[in-house]
Parts: sequence; structure tokens; C-alpha cells
Amino acid sequence: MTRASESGAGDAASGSPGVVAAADPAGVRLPRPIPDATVSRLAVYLRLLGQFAEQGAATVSSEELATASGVNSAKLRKDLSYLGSYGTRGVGYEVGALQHQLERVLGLDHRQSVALVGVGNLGHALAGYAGFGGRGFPIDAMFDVSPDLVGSTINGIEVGHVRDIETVCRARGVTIGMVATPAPVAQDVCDLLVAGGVESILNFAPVVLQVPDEVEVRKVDLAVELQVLAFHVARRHGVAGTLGSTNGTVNGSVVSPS
Amino acid sequence: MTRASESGAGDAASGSPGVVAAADPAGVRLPRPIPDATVSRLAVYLRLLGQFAEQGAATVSSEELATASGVNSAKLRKDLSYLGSYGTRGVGYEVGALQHQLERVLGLDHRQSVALVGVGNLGHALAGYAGFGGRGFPIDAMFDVSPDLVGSTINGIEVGHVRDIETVCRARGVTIGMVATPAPVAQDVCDLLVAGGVESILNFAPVVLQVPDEVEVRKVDLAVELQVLAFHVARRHGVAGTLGSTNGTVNGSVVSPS
DNA sequence: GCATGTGAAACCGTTCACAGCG
DNA sequence: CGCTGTGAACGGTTTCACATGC
Repeated sequence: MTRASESGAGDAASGSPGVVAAADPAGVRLPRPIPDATVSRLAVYLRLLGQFAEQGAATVSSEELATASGVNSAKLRKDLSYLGSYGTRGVGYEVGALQHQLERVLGLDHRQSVALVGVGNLGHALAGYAGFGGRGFPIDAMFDVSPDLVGSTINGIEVGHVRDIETVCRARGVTIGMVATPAPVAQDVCDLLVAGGVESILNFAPVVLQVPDEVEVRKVDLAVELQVLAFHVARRHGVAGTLGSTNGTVNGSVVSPS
Repeated sequence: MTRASESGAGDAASGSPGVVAAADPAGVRLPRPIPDATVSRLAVYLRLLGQFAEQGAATVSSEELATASGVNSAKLRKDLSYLGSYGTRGVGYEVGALQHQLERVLGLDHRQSVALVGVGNLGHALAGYAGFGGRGFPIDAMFDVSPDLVGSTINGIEVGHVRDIETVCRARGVTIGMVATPAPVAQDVCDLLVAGGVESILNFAPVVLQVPDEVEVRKVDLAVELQVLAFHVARRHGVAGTLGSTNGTVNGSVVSPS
């Protein structure tokens, strides 16, 4: 019944089913399904559109928005094409309209209710992270087990006891849960969130969470990120050993033939 | 000279060149280049191997390790095959040997020197995050600009002023930099790290960093992660509108035919 | 017999190049 | 003429299925 998903952050497209367009009984306008990889970029485009808007730009070309986002223009155009035609040929995209459209597609016009479990080191930082509240996702429920924390107020939110997760989440219609607990209890906490009707979980604990198929899990694993970087450092310095690469410095280019 | 990389976290394999095996002048054992996607999983396998070791297991089968990691066994075997043959047919993998091998490949046998810039909300949490020090990456330099923080000691490390980044990083041979500053100064800080010889950067600020080609950047963007989750929530609830999906509830499975 | 290791096929996402349109 | 939108080519990752070897 429960399968391990974890379409992790540092991950490519894992085994997760990917996003698909729904059935279309009425024969309405039906854009093709949006790839997961595209969705993450849409969020980035949206942020940059905000900056263009602040600067008073009425339109942006795919080239401008693309370089600002660190992608090439072809990819950007293809990404935007998934949500229909909101550009004008020969001109570019109308900033306001595109912003609005992206917000709709990303589900930002419906207010999302976010719960945070684990208000320790990392959790406390997440609670105060401006990147959420500022035009985004205000956290409106927190949980922990520590007597020092339960009952205290952080950022205007009272920290509840983990045992109340299910009730509170269901009552407030929480849709997104963030797990910032120590690894050993992460799965238990996850189960409670799921029991409370939470459909999406952002997992900071270094464990692979088991969830029902309907629940989406994304993982942010800081240690893995660092290890990937360490790997690249090691590569550059020539790991040598029994692993090939006997010469000192190796630059990024392909060398090994046949 | 400087190009935008950002092979971001939530990203699939971006434009980054990918990892390649070096030339092999001597004709030694030469494993094929390791795909980026594989590298992130190797880190996960390594953690789980630690757990198997604690439980006293001498060997693991690909099936065991795979289900524990949330991947299928074929993928795991292919991943491990990139580092040579460390399994025994009919038996499985020898836990200790595999651990050691993974540590070597990931560059964990060389101590990495990590610097953290920005000891505010998030940075402070990262400084105390056990996931780094515990069998991993002890942070050994911190920087900020706030007079309240500069000169103070966190986790046994004295916080230096941002203006000293270049000198200190070069002196201590810092290889990995973590940017946990507000967005507006992230690029400046990044430039300082690069000037100090840092080759790999883990970026928590919501900006696309511009770096020279030799520098590897990975991005952890919490807001983007939440937005991707929000998208999935919206999908499930049927965004409707002009976007297809007129029916109320849509489960994860593919529906749209031809 | 059983589990690894691996070519080959299927799949997905990115890049290219150009047709289409304001 | 310029820029969007997109079919087609490309490259990388996952999956399959089986040969290989203990």
C-alpha cells in the first residue's frame, strides 16, 4: 500500500509518475502534460518576472528572461509553451499576463496551508525564513515534542505537540507539510501528516519516506548536496588511485575515447 | 568569461557538462564516466550502507539496498557498476568494502574544507546542523557583515567579516562554499569565494549565480520546492479553468490518451 | 540457483532549426 | 524583420532482459 517515492531535490526525474494532464471529457483546450523539470523552472521564471515588473518592464523577450534565469531561450520558450500561448511574436511576453498565468498554473492563487514539524535547529530557521512568507507560503502550524518548545510562540505561531498533528492538519486543511525532525522520527511524523490529510511533503530529514501513492514527497538533503560537490572537487583534483585518471589535473572535458 | 551555471537541486541534469572519466595514459582500469544523476544516489547508498553496517550485516543484495534507498534494483546495480565490480554474483555486496569504495569515489577520504557565508536565520541553522559534522563536512569558516555576529563564536568557529573571505579561504584551502545570505548580496559573496579559490558552491539564495566555468554551483531553493509541491496539490484538486482537467479529483495516473 | 553486471531498448528532457505570425 | 512556438534530432537516464559467474 505504501511505496517509497521521494522525487528528491538533487535527483533527476525519479521513478515518480510525473505530472500529467487530466482527462478532458469536454474536449476543451488541453495543453500537453507539464514535465516536472519544467515546473521547477516556472517558479524561477515567476520570481524573475517580479523583478522585471518592478523595473517597469511591460514585456520581456524569451532571450531576456532566459539569460536572467540561467537557461537558454529555446528551453524557456518550450517551458512556457506548456501553458499555452501567452507571447506575441515579434515582441515577447507581456509581463503582467505571464505572471498571472504562472501563478495560476503553480497553484499560487489558492492559498496553501503549510505545517512545519520539528522546530529545532533547522526548523526554527525555516520558520523565520522570509522566502516563504514573502509572496509565498506562510507557515501556519508548527509542531515539536520538546517541552521547551511546545506552547511557545515563533513568528506569531504557537508550537503544538506532535501528537496533535493529525487533528490540527485536518482542521486547518493543511496541504503541505515540512519535516525538519531528526531522522529517527521522520517516518512517524510523516505518517501523522498523511493521516491528517496532507498531500505534499517537503522532507529535510536524511531518510527515504514511505508514503501512499497519492502523496508527493520532495527531499532536500543537505549532506547529499555537499557530497555531490565534494565529488566534483575530487574529480578536478584527480582522484587517481585505481579509478583511472593518473595525471594530476583533469579539466572538465571528455578525454576517454572508445 | 563568466557563465551562469546552477545545476540546481530541484533540477534535472541541466546544461552542465556532466562528469567524465579522465584520460588513461597507462591503460589502467578505466570505469566509464559517472553520470551526475548517479552521483547523488551514491551518497544515499552510502548512508544506508552505514545503517546496514550498524546492524551487523556483512553483505547486502542489490534488492535490499535498492528498496531501502527507494530505487529499483536494476538502477542500483547500474549505479554501482560505474565504480567497478565490488559485488559477488549469487551473494551480493560486501558492506564494508562498498562503503570504503563509495567514500573514495565521492571524495570523502580527502577532508573537505567548508566555508559558510551568512550566519543569519538559515545560516545559523546550517552551522549547527549535525548532518554536516556527523561523518561529513565540518564547517570551518564562517562569515557575515553584521557587527552583532562578526567576532562571535558559533559551534566553536569564530565568525569573520565578509571582507576577509578571499584571504581566509585561500589560506585554509576552502573547497566548498555555502551561500546563505540575502539575495541582493549573494552574487558579491559568490565572487569573493571564487576569488578565494573556492571551486564548489552550494547556494541557498534565490538568485542565479554567475560563475566561471570551472566552478560548480548547486542551488537549494526552498521557495521553489514549495511551489513545485503547490503545483501538485493544485493539480490534484483540479486547477480546471482554461487548463483542461474539468473533473474534480484527479489521481496521479496518466489519463490523457493519444 | 541465484544475484551481479551489462548491452540494447524505451523513455524523457534538452537542443536545434525553422516555420509561422505579428 | 524579429521573436514566438514547435516538430525533429540529439543525448542522457531508466528499464528490460539476459548472459555471466560464483
